[in-house]
Amino acid sequence: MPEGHTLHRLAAEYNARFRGRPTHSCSPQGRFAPEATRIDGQVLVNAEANGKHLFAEFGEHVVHVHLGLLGKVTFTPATRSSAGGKGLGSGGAIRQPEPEIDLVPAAVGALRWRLTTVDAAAGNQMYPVDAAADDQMYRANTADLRGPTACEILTPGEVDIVMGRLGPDPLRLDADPDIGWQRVSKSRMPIAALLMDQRVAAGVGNIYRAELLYRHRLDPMMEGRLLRAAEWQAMWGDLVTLMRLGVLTGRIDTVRPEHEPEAMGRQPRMDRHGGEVYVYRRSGQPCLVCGIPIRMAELAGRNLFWCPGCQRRSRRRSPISRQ
DNA sequence: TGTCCATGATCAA
DNA sequence: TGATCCTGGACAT
Repeated sequence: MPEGHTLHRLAAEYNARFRGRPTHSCSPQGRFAPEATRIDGQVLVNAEANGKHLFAEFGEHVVHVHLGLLGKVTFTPATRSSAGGKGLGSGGAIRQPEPEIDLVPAAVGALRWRLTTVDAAAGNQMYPVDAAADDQMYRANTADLRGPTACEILTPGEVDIVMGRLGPDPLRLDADPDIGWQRVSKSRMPIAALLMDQRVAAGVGNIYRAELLYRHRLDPMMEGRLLRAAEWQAMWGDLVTLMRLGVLTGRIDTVRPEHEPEAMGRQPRMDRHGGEVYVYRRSGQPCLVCGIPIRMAELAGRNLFWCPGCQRRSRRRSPISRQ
């Protein structure tokens, strides 16, 4: 799942559920245990994303998370009344609840970092409840992180180093696309390889890369230096639009309105990642537009998908791939 | 039950 | 460029 839009959604989720509140940190798996202890009980000041990186600030300590290919965060909200048994938890006859125990799901699997907060909601301004109710309300939030490439505590200086390695992020207002262009316009590498370089456009991954090239009818193997400035500007604007949509919906949809199932009278094509796309993971299937089979090839260790019919815009192909 | 694969990135050679 | 790390779902046996 993790391209940039996923991380920006995660930052928003962490903020919505934890920001400004004391939290409990632990590492049931153990691999983050010493660090989790250091931030246990601290207030989440803010969470933000840059590219595929998430930074969660707890005072002096910043938790840096990179999901890699496999990482995942699961959020579990729970609400329970000590007398009513709402939401998760056993409820019923329990008059003096142990919210930490049954509002939080069991720690299953390789759980690197668990962040929780459990509040008695009565008197908590963030969760006003009916003052007439004589039973106590408890609200819990749990965020479970599994399988990240990185989960570590950084100092503010170390955060700057990580941030400094990243190019402009289309999802950030402070992004300067010209920084990416400087790198692209000087490179002989195929544009498809450049788009995966986080110094060119932070947050772009294999799906956005393939789909962006398709939408701009670009031969993936064209050298970056042969791209025109106006083309880069158009691609950047498109990335901003597509990735913002991804943040809103939580999936990657790249098919233009005129090629959507209703417009073309075709069946929706929902695969594992849930979005409607032109080429990603569609090798061998006919292109939605020209009907030519989508192709797949390995480029720098990753699968690249493209339509040889539609993606002909090329001034010259990179010698790396001329076959 | 075992094998393969994946929206990523780093390191050594 | 290849090896490696991380986890879980799909698929084969």
